[in-house]
Amino acid sequence: MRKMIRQPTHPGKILKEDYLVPLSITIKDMAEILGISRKTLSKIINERGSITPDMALRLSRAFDTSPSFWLNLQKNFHLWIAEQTSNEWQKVKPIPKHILHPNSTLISE
Amino acid sequence: MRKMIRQPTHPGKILKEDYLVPLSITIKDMAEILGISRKTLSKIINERGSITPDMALRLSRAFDTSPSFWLNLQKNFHLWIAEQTSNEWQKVKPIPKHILHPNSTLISE
DNA sequence: ACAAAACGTAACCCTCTACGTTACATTGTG
DNA sequence: CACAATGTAACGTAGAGGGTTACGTTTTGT
Repeated sequence: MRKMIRQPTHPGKILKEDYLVPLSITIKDMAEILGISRKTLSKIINERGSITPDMALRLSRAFDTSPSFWLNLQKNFHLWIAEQTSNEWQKVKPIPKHILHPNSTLISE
Repeated sequence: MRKMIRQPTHPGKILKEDYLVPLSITIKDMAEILGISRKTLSKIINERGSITPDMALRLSRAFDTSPSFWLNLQKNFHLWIAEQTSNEWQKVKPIPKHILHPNSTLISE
């Protein structure tokens, strides 16, 4: 698992560029297909909203993809944000490896 | 991507059974290591709380794992809950495949 | 060019989740 | 038995997600 250097692509951008645009589906129509408000979809498309599990299920049905495809995009995005936003997590002291892996290569006793 | 038949293992159970118990670390001590309240960790352990991106980063530092390991467990759990909880997403009509994949194997015209 | 449709956004409201603190009863253990 | 660790409930705060309404701008079709 490589560390992410730059901001991962937002799910909304994928949705827009790889699905809506190529298929010539408007945001309004897509919102109707998904059974959500135009507002909610607009937020996602413009990267001010996020993919919830429920939304991932809706997208997976509409586009014949897996729900995880969408949730992974969102997960990576959220993770990147958390890395940048807070510093508290960096204060967590790693548990010493010899405690995590007692008798790895050495023979004890 | 296989469909999940039964409830995925909750991240809290993994944390408890695969880390805390084997390492003999108490919830109280672990909460201190992570820099969070005992309350919050207790909720996670007892499957009444969830792994947020920030929490995943803390766990990844403590145990030398990837943040995604924890977030994936949570993602699968949330997804399963969403599948069971609501039915609305099932009402989304799949976009016809011939629209999704215009000229796949057939020649148009 | 002009009217209609599609968009982006802001303001509000409601609901739910994450976290912390405080408090209390229960369980485990030296 | 006394103390530490736990599980939980009750509160309060903050923030996210989703809906509705409303308004101004941009696109698009005729």
